[in-house]
Amino acid sequence: MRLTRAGEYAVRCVLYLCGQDRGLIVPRREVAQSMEIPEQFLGKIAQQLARAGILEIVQGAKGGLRLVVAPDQVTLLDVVEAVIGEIFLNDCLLRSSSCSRVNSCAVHQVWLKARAQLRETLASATFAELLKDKVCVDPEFLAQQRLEELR
Amino acid sequence: MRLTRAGEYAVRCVLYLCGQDRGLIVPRREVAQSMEIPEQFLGKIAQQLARAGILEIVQGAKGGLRLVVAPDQVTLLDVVEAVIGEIFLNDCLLRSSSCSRVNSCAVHQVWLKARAQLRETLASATFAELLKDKVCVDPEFLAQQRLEELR
DNA sequence: TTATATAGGATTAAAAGACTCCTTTTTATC
DNA sequence: GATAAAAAGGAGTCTTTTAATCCTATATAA
Repeated sequence: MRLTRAGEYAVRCVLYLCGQDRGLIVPRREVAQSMEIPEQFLGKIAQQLARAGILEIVQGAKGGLRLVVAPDQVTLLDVVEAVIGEIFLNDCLLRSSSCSRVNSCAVHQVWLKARAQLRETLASATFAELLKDKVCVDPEFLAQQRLEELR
Repeated sequence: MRLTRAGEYAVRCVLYLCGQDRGLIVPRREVAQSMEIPEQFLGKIAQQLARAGILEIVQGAKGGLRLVVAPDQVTLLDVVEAVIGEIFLNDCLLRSSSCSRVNSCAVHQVWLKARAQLRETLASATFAELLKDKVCVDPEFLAQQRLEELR
């Protein structure tokens, strides 16, 4: 498992939506610009998050993205797996055909354990918790960061 | 982090060497054939394992691979990181430049924890322990497996 | 000296990742 | 109903990584 750009962007997107008023439709462009996500790419990512039931996409004028789950009900695992698929650390566990060894092999047990631990850690991090640390989404802070980058 | 083929092969290679008599030089071809690793590719992988001080490569006739560490002193983490580099779950932690957010961000904390846990789990799995489960390296078992594949 | 082995640089093919483009469709508002 | 704003979604592109392989050079036991 490796957090791709898409996964990282998905986390940023949900983080931003969680920081807005509940049920508010936020234009895709706003999310993209605030969180430094390529806008078109966000379109694709949002679709995956929508399919996973995390947010809703509103089409047409005044459209945008709207969170449909409560911040304390979405976890990092939900968001990450929505875009990169179920987490596996190696092919062996995903496709047993890639390895002729039986699944009871001791090495597999270690990977199995590592994978379970990783997923558990991500599952225990809800966005409500993450948001307590304002630094990730605070508009002023983000604006400041962008200014600094221009120098 | 994602266990690549090279990483998987490295584990198989060390597993095999650990199953042989201590200090024995094993021809590369033998390791490759027994553990189903493309031989040339194993050459490259062995070089990385040698650089990491896990095994030694003996050149010339009667050359081959020789384990230089005791099976209870090598861990899955050692072998895996020898070929795929230090484990990181995301770019953010590896190159802070890929993310303008400060490292104290709550999301980073979660990834940091997940990464530490993963490395710890892999570090606690020594090859001596893994070898107790003979099924991974037992020559008869492996031969049996290969026969079954031909059908 | 010869046969057996690995070294190591170059190269390649396939897959994954990271996006962008562009035409169509949807929808609020005038 | 027309218009403009906004997302849908399929296709396409460029880059990087992965997974090897080839081939010439070098090392070494017998």
